[in-house]
Amino acid sequence: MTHPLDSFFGAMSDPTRRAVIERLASGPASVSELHAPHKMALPTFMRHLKVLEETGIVRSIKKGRVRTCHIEPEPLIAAQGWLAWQKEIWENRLDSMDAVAASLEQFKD
Amino acid sequence: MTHPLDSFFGAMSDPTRRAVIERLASGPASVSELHAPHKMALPTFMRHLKVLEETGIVRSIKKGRVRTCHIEPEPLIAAQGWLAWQKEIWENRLDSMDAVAASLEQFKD
DNA sequence: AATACACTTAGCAATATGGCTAACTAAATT
DNA sequence: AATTTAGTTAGCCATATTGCTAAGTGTATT
Repeated sequence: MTHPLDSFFGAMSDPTRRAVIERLASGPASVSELHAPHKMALPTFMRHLKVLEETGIVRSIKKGRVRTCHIEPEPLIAAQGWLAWQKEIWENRLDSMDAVAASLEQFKD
Repeated sequence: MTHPLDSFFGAMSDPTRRAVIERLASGPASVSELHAPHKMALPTFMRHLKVLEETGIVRSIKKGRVRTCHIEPEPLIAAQGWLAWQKEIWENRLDSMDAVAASLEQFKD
């Protein structure tokens, strides 16, 4: 997984990790707070967090014994950009197909 | 992987599969055409295609011995929607933090 | 000083993923 | 009818992923 999009999409393919992002979108939180809604063991959950950090979607600072996590929006924006790009190419093609179809209308009958 | 976004993001986390999508965005293609730029063995490549089909991002029709593949945009749009949603929540929060900061300005000194 | 809290590290097990080759089916082409 | 082409099926192997438990580290709290 060399390309940034590889790891970003990989990270977002897990529901636990998406839930963490959804939670962090509305503000920073500690590891325990993030873990609370999830049934899995803490070490398991921590590995999900680690994936998010390695991908650069989440950053964290430890103060005393509490690690506080927050979102880093750049990777998310990059992924959005890629999807938008695909959509654009694909829409342009469909539009031009419509245009061709329309230009052929004049030859009807 | 139950949620549609799980499989969508999972599918897009592989560079080969993203390349296929990029190719298909500009128009339908046969399995051989799609396979050509990739160094891997055909059966391996076919499994990538299968992942894309199972996720609903790609559909295909077989005519004679040729299978032609095309994009199904819905899953892509759904994913874009999710990302846009996250971004919106996150931006609203930052805006309101700005607002709070601004409203505190009057108490300066 | 002792205990509780908030992570953290190490290591195991099961399943998923991504690559391969070999062999097969069915549709064109010659 | 024989051969080539396009895709398919089956099965093997290595690594990655996702869950667990047990035990350890460092920081508050009592």
